[in-house]
Amino acid sequence: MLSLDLQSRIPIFEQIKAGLSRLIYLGILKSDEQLPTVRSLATQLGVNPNTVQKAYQQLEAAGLIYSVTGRGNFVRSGNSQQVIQNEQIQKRLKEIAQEAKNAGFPESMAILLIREVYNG
Amino acid sequence: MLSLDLQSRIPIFEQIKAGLSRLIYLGILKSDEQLPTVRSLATQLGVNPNTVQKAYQQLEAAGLIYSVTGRGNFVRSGNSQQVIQNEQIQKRLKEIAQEAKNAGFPESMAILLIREVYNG
DNA sequence: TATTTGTACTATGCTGAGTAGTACAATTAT
DNA sequence: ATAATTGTACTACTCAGCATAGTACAAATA
Repeated sequence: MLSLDLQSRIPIFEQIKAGLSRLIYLGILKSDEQLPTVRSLATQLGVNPNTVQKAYQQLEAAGLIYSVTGRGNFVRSGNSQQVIQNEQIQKRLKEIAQEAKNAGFPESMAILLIREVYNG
Repeated sequence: MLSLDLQSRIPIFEQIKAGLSRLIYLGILKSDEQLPTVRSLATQLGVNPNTVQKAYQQLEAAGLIYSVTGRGNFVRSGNSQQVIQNEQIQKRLKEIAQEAKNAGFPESMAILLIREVYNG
């Protein structure tokens, strides 16, 4: 369901967040569909349950999922409108990223540019 | 000359690397032009000289600059060919990033996509 | 000769990430 | 009813990376 890069400098809980966000935005995880339980996903990924919970908490704070004690975590409805548009953006981002890579454009600079645009 | 974001999760020495790389790739720093000395840049940025030296070391390892003990650090020649091409890539990256931001596309996902393309 | 510069160390503190363990309320299954 | 599952909330601990502080030395320059 998800894959992690434990060598990456990106924290595990961030990778989980990004991975689940991606599945939700792509519509692979549908509205009100149940996510893996905290403990099961932790076991599956080989990480600590607290790490998974941290990701789930922040996804809930971001409005992407909702939690019910005793039942589990579920996808919040209302994200499907953006799916098509986001697919286009993903496609174009990948294209330009590939081109940049081929041109020897440094990865660190590409990421820096993204951050600059997003954060003023 | 450079600006830092001390609140960022990106290490200072990485920001220095990216900033100087950018100036070199853009041709603002020309071949064989002298960079600020380790100590002066450290003072100017308000960081420890060791931090600046770390950035310079890695820039030298990357082939972007060269160091001469007792004289200073200088821009290595041979990067000008890529300048024009990289300007185009930067421009397009900024455009698509801005579009993504406006569409509510998460910054974390944009960066993740970049990383995926670069690192398989 | 004195100063500047790059370089190389060691030591220290700090922060965030991740892990380990426990506990409890709500829900579900038996 | 009872037990098991699940989300949640803690505390404590370890670890790695980053950054700082300080010192020292060789090479180049003033």
